[in-house]
Amino acid sequence: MASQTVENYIKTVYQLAQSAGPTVSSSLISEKLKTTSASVTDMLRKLASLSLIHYEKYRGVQLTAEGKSMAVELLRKHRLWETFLYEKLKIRWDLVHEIAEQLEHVSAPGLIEQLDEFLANPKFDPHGDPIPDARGRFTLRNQVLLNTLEAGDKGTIVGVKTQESEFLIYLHAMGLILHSSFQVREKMSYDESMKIIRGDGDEIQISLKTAQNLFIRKHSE
Amino acid sequence: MASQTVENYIKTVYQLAQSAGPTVSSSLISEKLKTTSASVTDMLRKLASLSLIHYEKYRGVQLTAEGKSMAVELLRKHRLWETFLYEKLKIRWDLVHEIAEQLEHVSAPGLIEQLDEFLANPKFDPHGDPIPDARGRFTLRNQVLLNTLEAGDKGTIVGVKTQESEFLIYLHAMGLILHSSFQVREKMSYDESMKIIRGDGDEIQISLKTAQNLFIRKHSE
DNA sequence: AATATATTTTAGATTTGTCTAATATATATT
DNA sequence: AATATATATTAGACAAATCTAAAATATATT
Repeated sequence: MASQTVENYIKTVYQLAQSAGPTVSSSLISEKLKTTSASVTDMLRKLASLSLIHYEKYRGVQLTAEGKSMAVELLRKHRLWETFLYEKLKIRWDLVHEIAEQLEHVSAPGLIEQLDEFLANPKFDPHGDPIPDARGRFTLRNQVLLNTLEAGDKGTIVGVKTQESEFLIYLHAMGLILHSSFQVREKMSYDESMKIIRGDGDEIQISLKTAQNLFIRKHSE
Repeated sequence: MASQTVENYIKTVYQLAQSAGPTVSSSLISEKLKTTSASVTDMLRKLASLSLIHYEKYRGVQLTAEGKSMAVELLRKHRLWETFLYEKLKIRWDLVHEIAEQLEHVSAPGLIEQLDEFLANPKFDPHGDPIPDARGRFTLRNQVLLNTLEAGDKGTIVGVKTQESEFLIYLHAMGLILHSSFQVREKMSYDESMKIIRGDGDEIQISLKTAQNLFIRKHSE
């Protein structure tokens, strides 16, 4: 059984590969995990020896099929625990990520299947991220980032791109709730900020940075 | 924050102090944790430096107030998680202990209080062990071991003394369910085994070893 | 009380994951 | 293409928790 450290590296490589292309560099990993690149190199050698990654010195890494399946399994565990913490324990959505980081390493036969059943097989976690099923398959969603919408477009918030607590608290304060709808009123060409009208009719101003971190399901005409 | 290893040692010292007097020897600890006594000595020095135990070479150890409160907090977490696994996830009672051994080390402000509330503040876990409240107080129960009962005595099973999976499976197979009542029919002086009549009227034979591991609330005349 | 046995501690080594500083390789710039 | 800069790796050390084998202390037995 893989150590927590190994699991964290694999999850990190998977996530970085999602956003930054299939091959991941040491520096990206060390930045994300807040370690030195020397530590990363050491660990990459270990992960390669465990057949979890393909690794050539100075050439970056890719997950093997085995590594990928471990990563997806971890994502499943993480997101199911997040759902439990949010739905059942009523823990604030900006706090559940940190706790799930610990819970995802708990390992016992049948545990995750029972948790999944208890939660009634949720397809998305409290941040709108898809929860892979037992076979590792995700429910796809056709989503775009808010900054790609134009004036007049209508949409629904279906997810957030980052889990940073500060961002989640900000969203809540702005009344930008998961699954709520809105319309884009105006897009400022100067700084690419936007004015949007929330479901309750209030108009608010959104920075580019915020818009780039919100996943939207665009309403068809 | 204490490492998982430190937490496991503290919990072990606490449990051994319960059953074998206030001062605990190295050999008891190494036996329970399946390590060498050399490792135990090393760790005892560390625990003492953390003010969790009183330790004098060759003289055994006792928990400090701080150590005791850590142990009780761990017991609380362990037993609440066991209750969750059993009541909500429907995991077999002989399996929940092992999983709770991992879950008890998860640490986050408010988590355990929310879990407690979600479970409606249970006072006993699936094995009948009392769950300390947030202040570390246990609900007491006046219980005796089954082997102290005499022919004719009636009682209710309120707990088990050991969590060994094999024992729990055996009890289930014998129809000895937590909270079920019975009457002692006969006590064999030869090997101290007993015949008891279960609630459903069936008569079964119980060895001394089994009787010594069952906590009973004796019915008053 | 002296000796034998059992228990506990020390000394020194090992594994995992980490670090700093120095070196090697790759990428960017002229 | 040569040089400068950024990135990655190696070498050597460290902390936590563990081990084996040897030495020290405590307990039991005669």
